[in-house]
Amino acid sequence: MPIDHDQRRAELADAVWRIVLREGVPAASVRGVAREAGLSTGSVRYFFTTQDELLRFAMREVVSRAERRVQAGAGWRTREVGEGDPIAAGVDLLKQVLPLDAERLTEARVWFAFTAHGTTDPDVRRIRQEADEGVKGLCRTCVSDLDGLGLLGAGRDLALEAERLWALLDGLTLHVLLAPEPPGPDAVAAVLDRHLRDLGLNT
Amino acid sequence: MPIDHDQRRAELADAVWRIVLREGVPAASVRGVAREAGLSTGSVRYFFTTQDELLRFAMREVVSRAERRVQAGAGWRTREVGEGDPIAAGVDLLKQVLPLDAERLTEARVWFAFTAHGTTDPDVRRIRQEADEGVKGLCRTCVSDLDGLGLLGAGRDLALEAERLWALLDGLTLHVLLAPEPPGPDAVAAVLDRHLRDLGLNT
DNA sequence: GCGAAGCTAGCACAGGTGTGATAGGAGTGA
DNA sequence: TCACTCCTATCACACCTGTGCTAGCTTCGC
Repeated sequence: MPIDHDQRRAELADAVWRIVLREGVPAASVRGVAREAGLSTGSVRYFFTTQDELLRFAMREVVSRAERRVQAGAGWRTREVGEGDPIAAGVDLLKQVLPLDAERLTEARVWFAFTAHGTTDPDVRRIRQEADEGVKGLCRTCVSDLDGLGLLGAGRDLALEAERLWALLDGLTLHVLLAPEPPGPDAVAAVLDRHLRDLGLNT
Repeated sequence: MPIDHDQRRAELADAVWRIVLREGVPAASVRGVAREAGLSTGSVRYFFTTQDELLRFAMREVVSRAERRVQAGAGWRTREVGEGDPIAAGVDLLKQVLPLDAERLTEARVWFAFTAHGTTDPDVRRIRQEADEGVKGLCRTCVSDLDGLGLLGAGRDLALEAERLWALLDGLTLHVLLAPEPPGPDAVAAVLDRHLRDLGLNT
């Protein structure tokens, strides 16, 4: 009975993640990943011919997971936005892309490690930029949704506010990841809440 | 005639930077740095016994440079704040820690590369956290200065606003570093200006 | 039973790595 | 001239790396 290739590749990506989290990207050698997955290098290389292929797949998996989660969250948003407090709904939506639980924290750590390691690798760079576009788009729709609901203060520049919100989100992500005393979910929510409410003030 | 050790160490740190910018941290091997500096590995290791020592020194140099610049900027701030537009003065101050010219862009790139690469190295982690504390402190004094000048809106939480400003700053840094179309100095200044002015609005 | 496909393990090669150790050269002071 | 310090270059060692290659092992269809 042939093995499920997709599943095996996912398992290997998982092994890559574990190593990256524990020892950083440079430690994710073919041999290391094989050891982590309990296989031989030959087996690993049956599913990933080259190391770059393996690492790129592992990075892509991070982005895919996040995208799937945001997709689900976006569907939930369009339902809620008409009903309850739109600010709270916006905060909840934005929190989807922040590393506020163990799963997303892991993803963000791996993503960050790859991001910095891939500064020189154009392929990894492209994957990251695709993910960035997603977050940026989220900020844009968030701002324009608020505008559509009449919750944007007079005299505000939508593009500038989207850019500002985007920067705030990425900064919060960074702090959750790296700060010695990272802000918890409540603190992050408070900052987002303050920010979205500020957007309603007239300039 | 004995050589100036400090200068030679600075030259080697420079070589490390060039390699890190060009090919990433993993390429900064002892042999690579020696080649870049036009020396032999033996010479390099006369000034840095071990590779970790070399890399840590190079990382520390980034932080030192940034600190020196902010110190100078802080002195300039206290003069200006009483005179012209305090918002503009605040924007100028905050811009000091953003990579808006070639020199600071280089520093930020190197800093970022080390940061991510050093996720697992506690020593590099500590150096980075020291630098973070500096930026955080800058945000705090900036917010409390505005408060002292009566430029903070009613009902604002100083700690939360400092945290928010800090996240915004780091997010902007990230975008200048990594975005496919990074925001220029004017765009960054516009965002900061908008943000500081928002702080003056009543909640 | 018999092939064949799918998968695994392992070897081999040519490189690169950090670092210990040592020899040589250049300049200085006695 | 001698000795001495400072600096440089080089070799050696053990280890790790990516990857090409091949032999063997299961497990299937016939």
